Amino acid sequence: MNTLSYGLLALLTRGPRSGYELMQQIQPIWQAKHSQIYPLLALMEKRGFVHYVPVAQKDKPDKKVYSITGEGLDALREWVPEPTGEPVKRDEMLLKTYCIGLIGSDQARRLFEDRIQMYRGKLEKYRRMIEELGSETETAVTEGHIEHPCFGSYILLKRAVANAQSDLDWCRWVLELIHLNHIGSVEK
Amino acid sequence: MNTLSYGLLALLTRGPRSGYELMQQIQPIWQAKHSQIYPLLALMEKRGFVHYVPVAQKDKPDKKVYSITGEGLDALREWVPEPTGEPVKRDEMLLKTYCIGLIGSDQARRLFEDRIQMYRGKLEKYRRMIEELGSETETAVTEGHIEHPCFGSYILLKRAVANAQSDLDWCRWVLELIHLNHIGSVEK
DNA sequence: TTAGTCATGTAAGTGGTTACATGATTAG
DNA sequence: CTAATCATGTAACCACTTACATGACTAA
Repeated sequence: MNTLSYGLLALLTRGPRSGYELMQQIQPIWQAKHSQIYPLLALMEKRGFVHYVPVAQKDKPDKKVYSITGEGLDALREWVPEPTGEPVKRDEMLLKTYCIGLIGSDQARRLFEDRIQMYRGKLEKYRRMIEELGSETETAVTEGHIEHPCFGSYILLKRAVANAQSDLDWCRWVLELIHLNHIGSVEK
Repeated sequence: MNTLSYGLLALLTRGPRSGYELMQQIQPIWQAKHSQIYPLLALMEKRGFVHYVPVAQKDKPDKKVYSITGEGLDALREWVPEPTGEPVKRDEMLLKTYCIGLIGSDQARRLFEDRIQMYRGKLEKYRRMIEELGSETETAVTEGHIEHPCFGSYILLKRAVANAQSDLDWCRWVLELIHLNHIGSVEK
């Protein structure tokens, strides 16, 4: 049982889902491909943490709809309060930033402009997702209704927005510095 | 040549370093253990991107001091302007947050308080590192001197501080929500 | 005397990505 | 007619972690 397994169990606490749906819904929280998820689900089923019912579909391939079992819920409840591992972040951009002086300021500008575009796209996506949760959810959560089924989703989205915004602001600040440098070198 | 290799090359643009020093200095930018770095350095040496001189030490084990070669610098200059891969973040805390309703509010509080402590520690560390760079560096960088040897380090530290601060603020906000919930349930 | 730092390496195992494989339906 | 979505799976590979291994010096 690795971290991803607990992530899948966490999603299943909201109701039954197919492997395909789990694969899509885990993405914003934990990046994983279907090739990692399908074998894991099979393993978890063998160990009794989840079970599935095959569902035949017309016009679409058949699917397996998974649910969390009592055992699975117990395991999840035990795991959540345990000491949390340090977050792991890997971003090529940090390495490139470290040696940004190696390339011309025009190329450097492109690099950061591309990043800004990426963060803008993410921010829009998150804002759409918050809208989808509805304003009733928003007021319920900000009043402290932890038991609301969307509590987790909402506060995670808030965090994602704050992170993207802070990284975007940083990119803009670096662009300003590059601009200052360019002006300085022209004046010479 | 994977991403970590370019990270090591990036560090070596600042001057020669031993494998051990590289291992320590890459940590804030890219997490990697010595067991991954030493074989990589050997491979990069075989391919001509770096070379080393063995340095004998008294009172300490001997070491290999690596430098970047012309070939290595060329490879790095080619890599930096290339399209940048999406950042990967994996944080157990997000999964736990998603199903925070499963545990009691006292346990939930502990989880977030521990995190706040972690971020506080990180922030202090980053602030010490910025201090070490010196206030002359700070003014030089904020005036846009990209060519300054500490430019990359400084702007990366600024980003790390902003990230930690935004995550810390989020944790505090979640604690407030948990507190609101607790008060609400007591009044009932 | 125990733990920590410096310093390098290998071996085994886990976690994660890419590619291979199939196949029907739908939208541009 | 091409690409995307739905849906599941396996195989090979790469990236990363943990554990094994050694050894001298230093500070609590």
